[in-house]
Amino acid sequence: MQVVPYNPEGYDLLHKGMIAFSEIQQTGVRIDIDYCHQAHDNLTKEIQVQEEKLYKHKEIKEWKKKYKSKFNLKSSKQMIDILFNEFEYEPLKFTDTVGPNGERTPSTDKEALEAMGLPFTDDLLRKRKLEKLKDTYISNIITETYNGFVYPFLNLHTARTFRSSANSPNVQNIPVRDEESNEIVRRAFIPRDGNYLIEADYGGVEIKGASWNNHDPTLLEYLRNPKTADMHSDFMQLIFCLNHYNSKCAGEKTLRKGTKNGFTFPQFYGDYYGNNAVSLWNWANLKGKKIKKKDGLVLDSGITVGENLIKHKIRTFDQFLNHVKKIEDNMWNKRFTVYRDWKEKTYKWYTKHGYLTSLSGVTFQGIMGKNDAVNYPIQSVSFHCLLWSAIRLVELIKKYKMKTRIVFQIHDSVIGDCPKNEKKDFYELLQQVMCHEIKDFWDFIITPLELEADCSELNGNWSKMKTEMEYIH
DNA sequence: GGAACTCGCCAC
DNA sequence: AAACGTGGCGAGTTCC
Repeated sequence: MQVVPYNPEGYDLLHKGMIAFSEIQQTGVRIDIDYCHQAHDNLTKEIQVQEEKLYKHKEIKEWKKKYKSKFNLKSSKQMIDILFNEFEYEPLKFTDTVGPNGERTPSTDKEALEAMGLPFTDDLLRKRKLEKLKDTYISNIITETYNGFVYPFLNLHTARTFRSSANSPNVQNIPVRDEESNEIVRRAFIPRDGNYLIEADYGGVEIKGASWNNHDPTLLEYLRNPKTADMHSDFMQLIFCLNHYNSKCAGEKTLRKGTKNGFTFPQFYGDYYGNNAVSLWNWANLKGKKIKKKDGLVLDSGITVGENLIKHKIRTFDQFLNHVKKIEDNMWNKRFTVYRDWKEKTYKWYTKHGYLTSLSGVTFQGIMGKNDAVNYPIQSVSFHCLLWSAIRLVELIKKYKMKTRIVFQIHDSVIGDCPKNEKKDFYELLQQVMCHEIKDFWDFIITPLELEADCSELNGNWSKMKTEMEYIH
């Protein structure tokens, strides 16, 4: 029998967390149910139109002929047969499943179909998107709505990391990045009469959680000096061979974001240069065998990314791959060596003892790979900042007899339903709890914490949020 | 007709 | 040598 340490702090946090989440669930989130029915109808009609459009393509005609009554647009199995056997298109991507003799199944996901770029695949992707919005989101929200409210479960006993999960409905995966999807689904979530919806986020808390674990001096330097140091623009300059960063140049700002999402964060999650190079190469529009001068965004200097890379003797994908490999090497073996050593040390400790603990006092058991072992403690403590804050907010809202209610949370943010006349008080409470009290409670928090509050219009909805408050302490 | 699986896709 | 962490959920497929 494996004996792991019992830590009352971790127990207490999860225990109080479950009670707070239970109260939050019983509070419920208001839903604009009339809007939902209307959106449902609109989507149904649009899907119908899209389907008719789809049936005009030769691929579908062939598909119907072959499968007759078994024809099913949603069967990836049938689609693979039609596209890659009947029409002999080249499979560009494969799923992870490998057969007993090493056979691989062609992928028909968004990325694969986008790469094919046929009129048929484009129309199909549009239909898939609309169906996702209708079936996964709007329909489910309608099913879960009772007297104008949903009561999502917020669970603390399902994730291996002691993060939370949500269901019925899952309020933690509502579209945000894609503008059209955001507007269609988030529009359904509304405040109570006379209220605002306010979403308060911890900024960059996961990378901060990493620094509290590994105490890497380079990383701490970045996080303690957000005004003067910027990790993402530094890596952007390395990747795209620049020696400056101008945040006012649209192209360079986009490159910074692309580097953050395509290199730096994946690296922190345990990814490697091979994947990074492919995603950056495609993302930056450098497709083709050789980079051309006109490729890519326009830089502050007036030339393109493509021209600049050529100047630095990067013309082919292989050269770019090697370049990204060098930056990875530089990242871990020059810049973040203490972080690198912490990863090794943590995994070794796990292989010896069979478990790990987080700064917040929970214990991870079970089979873990190296990436798991170094990610769990980071993910965990980052979410636990939000958890601690949510517990405290619920407690203080009660104590101060406020009318504001916490209605759900999404890993690093809490969503409040706040009366007009309590907005100022609520912002102050958020600052007090999320940036001050928590630092007094947990002395392992050795970087500033950043808080951003986005607010809806009065009697507005979740799709139109404006940043109203930013606070660092 | 349900369980267990795969695939696809949304969030952090 | 190998190579991205955590979830929920809809739909299809296969098996029992």
